[in-house]
Amino acid sequence: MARELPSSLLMFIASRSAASRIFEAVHDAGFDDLTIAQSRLMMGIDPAGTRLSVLAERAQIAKQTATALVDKLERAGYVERVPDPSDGRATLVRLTPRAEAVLPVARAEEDRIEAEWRAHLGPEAMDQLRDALTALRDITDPYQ
Amino acid sequence: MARELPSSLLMFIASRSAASRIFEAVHDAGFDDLTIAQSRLMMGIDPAGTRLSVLAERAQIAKQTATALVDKLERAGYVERVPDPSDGRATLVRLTPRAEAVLPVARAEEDRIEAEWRAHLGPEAMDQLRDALTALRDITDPYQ
DNA sequence: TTCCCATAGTCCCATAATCGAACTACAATG
DNA sequence: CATTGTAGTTCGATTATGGGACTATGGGAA
Repeated sequence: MARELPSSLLMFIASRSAASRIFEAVHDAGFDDLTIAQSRLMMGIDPAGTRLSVLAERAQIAKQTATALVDKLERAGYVERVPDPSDGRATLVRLTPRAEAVLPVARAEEDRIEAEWRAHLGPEAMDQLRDALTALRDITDPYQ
Repeated sequence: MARELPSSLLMFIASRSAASRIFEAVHDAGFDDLTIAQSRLMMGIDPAGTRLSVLAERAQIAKQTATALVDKLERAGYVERVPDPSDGRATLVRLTPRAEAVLPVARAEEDRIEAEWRAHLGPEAMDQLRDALTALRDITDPYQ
């Protein structure tokens, strides 16, 4: 009698599968110098630009790690650093057009995955799944 | 009007939260030389022992990575390598008593998390969540 | 003002995880 | 017994990660 897998592990399996697919789609679209960690960090950047420390907090990584990732993203042309006019110590990290070009590719694959899951589970179950996951965020997302 | 977060990202958030808590519980119980990657690999070991290549496949990592992780686990006393009697090339990786001692700690924290989620969502929604996640495994788990 | 302390970001350094490529030992097949 | 395949390891490189210490700027209190 096998112990059932914890829900969190089931989530890990599904989310890793999705992340791999999105990564591959982005890679195949010619953005082959992006890594998953870099992409995750980029996803936290607001249109108007976001401070590095906020980015680190959102991705739940240390500031030094965020610095290293932004360094690589900047060298590869996906982001730029601009001084924050409201605080001389801070820098805003902003997406470049190259990064903007990645977004539709990633979103298209996300949508494809979401549609496949919906087809497999049925619309009601998929809606319930989304609702439950969104509600869980209240108690699992330290950032908000 | 913000774009809704993809289901896979919501799963990532929740599963990372759970992994961190389990890691912390195990750490606080005195097993402070275990890492998350090592723990994940260990979870794939059958009671009778499992071949390294099977372990790698289950964890979806390369054989060399599994070798490195097993090296560390072995040095820390969590696993042992024994020759596979049915194949002279193969080695079986087996849990030691030290590793067996970790399991109840990890499971207790898993159960605690599961209970909190159930309390937050309500029993029916939690059951539906588990069912949906289990069904998704059909199309997201390449191993099984 | 001036001084003290907090904050933003960086640098240095060590470690973990990861994998491509090449290798050794054993197995299986004819 | 020769060939071909598989299990595991070693080597070398890259990425991600964080602890600790540092610089520069901001902000509040005396």
